[in-house]
Amino acid sequence: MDDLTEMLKGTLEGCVLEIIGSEETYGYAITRQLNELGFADVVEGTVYTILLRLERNKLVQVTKRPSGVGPPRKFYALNDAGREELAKFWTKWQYVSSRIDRLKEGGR
Amino acid sequence: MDDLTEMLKGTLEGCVLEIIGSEETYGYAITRQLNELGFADVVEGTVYTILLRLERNKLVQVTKRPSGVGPPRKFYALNDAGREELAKFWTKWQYVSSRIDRLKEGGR
DNA sequence: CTCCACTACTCGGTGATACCGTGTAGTGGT
DNA sequence: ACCACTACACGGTATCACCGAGTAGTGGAG
Repeated sequence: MDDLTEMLKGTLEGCVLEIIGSEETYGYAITRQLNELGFADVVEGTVYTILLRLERNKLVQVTKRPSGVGPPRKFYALNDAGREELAKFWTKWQYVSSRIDRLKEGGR
Repeated sequence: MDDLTEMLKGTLEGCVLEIIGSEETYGYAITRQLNELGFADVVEGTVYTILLRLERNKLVQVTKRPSGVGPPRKFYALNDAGREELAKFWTKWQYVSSRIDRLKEGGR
């Protein structure tokens, strides 16, 4: 699959929110999960910029913990504002994707 | 529905391609179609920038015709490269949207 | 006849986002 | 001693949708 970056704009952050929401986790692991999910070209730098943004926007709670196999990890969990943002994301996604699918099916 | 602009990045251009592909049409009418389709906040300036980009990237054939009710219209039709680009867009859309839906359903 | 509404396109500048490359650091294997 | 893997940070870039203001053409209300 060729370049998906433009299409992921505005959705990748929501995907990261969803991953964090289902389990407290950290940047390196989130990158691996996204890769396995099919977003093969998403790279660490991208995920970290999203995580720093989430932190700056106070949507997550951060806990630093030692790792044992490398440098300490920054674990992220959603707070109330984060859960609200995640819900809004899925609402928007539902809205947009249904309308694009309708356009695709020639429903006009 | 609140602001969808970030989520439309990378997809709005594809939507415009689809609309042009199904019928030779012009910017002002495309804007109206998008609005009726549910993308209520998409505004003329945005559509015109997309159309100029499509023209610059040689994905469309342009024909100017008088209108009778206003200034002349620039009608757009897909050429071969445009049809190819449209097909690629739908392939990407299928790929990305299916994976995001899977993430949403907790399929991980 | 003048003003306004609607139609129709252009263009320079802005903000948000994902990406790229590089750097820093900790652990463990060869 | 070197390399691989893990783990995070950060400055700069490209792309995209949006904003705002401007330019024009037609027709209707006052």
